[in-house]
Amino acid sequence: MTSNNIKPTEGEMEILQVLWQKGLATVREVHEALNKKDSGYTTTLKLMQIMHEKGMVERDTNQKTHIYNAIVNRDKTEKQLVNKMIDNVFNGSAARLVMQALGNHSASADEIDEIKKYLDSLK
Amino acid sequence: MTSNNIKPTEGEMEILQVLWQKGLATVREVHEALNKKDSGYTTTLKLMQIMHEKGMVERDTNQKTHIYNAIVNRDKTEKQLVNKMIDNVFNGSAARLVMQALGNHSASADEIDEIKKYLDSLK
DNA sequence: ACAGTTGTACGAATAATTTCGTATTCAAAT
DNA sequence: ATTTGAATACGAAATTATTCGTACAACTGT
Repeated sequence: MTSNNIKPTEGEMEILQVLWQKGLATVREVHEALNKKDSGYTTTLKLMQIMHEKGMVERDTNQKTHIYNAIVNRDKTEKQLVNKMIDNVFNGSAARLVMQALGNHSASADEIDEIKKYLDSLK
Repeated sequence: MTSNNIKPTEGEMEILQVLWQKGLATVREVHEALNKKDSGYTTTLKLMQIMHEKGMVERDTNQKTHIYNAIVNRDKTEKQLVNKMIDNVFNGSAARLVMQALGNHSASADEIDEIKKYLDSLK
């Protein structure tokens, strides 16, 4: 186990997602991307400040309007969350998670092919 | 969207998992299955009582020692959680989730074969 | 019968997360 | 220069989740 154990809260995940997608973003941009009608701007701001304290994001404060950037690695975080779900929800079976994911969202034929190709590459 | 929106907390999920696996169980059985060294018996009890209030579990109180049973549907709950993760973390792509799940050590060769079989059955 | 053990009930403490209110700063436009 | 608007900082309230302490009821074995 590598020493680094990140556990973004749900709100933090939402923000990270926007940051991962946009690359760089201001608080307002993030807030608007989330367009939550149930919480105000300063809530998003505060969350992002906390994330900064925790070292999940960095920010450029040269301008008045700070510009944020995710530090935590997307792939690593995704893996962590998926593994946790496999443990927590699927009794350790990755296969069960996969089937649940596919049975559901009716993946397209293309997606299925892509996945098969990927499976072959794993062997 | 069906009216029913269940959102088990993390602790609740752990308990549900035991119940789904065992079918019926007492608080003590659940508590021991979880073997948490960091929290006591009454914590598990309380959680299960709350779950009962919320209608996630039912219980037979004819004996002194109550016997619990999950009411919430396993498959449905799993689907919900997976869908949420696909939306929340993988920008709507089930394939990305699947690959992230498999890219890990977690999947054995047997599991991979099983999944391939499953994929074929989807076509 | 009664001491010891095991169980439930449940209020309340603690912890974690989210939300907001308000002060203050900075910049732009009148 | 002064007002106005948009931004940050940050304490503190509100909400949610977890944990525990303790009272009391019921069963067990002697």
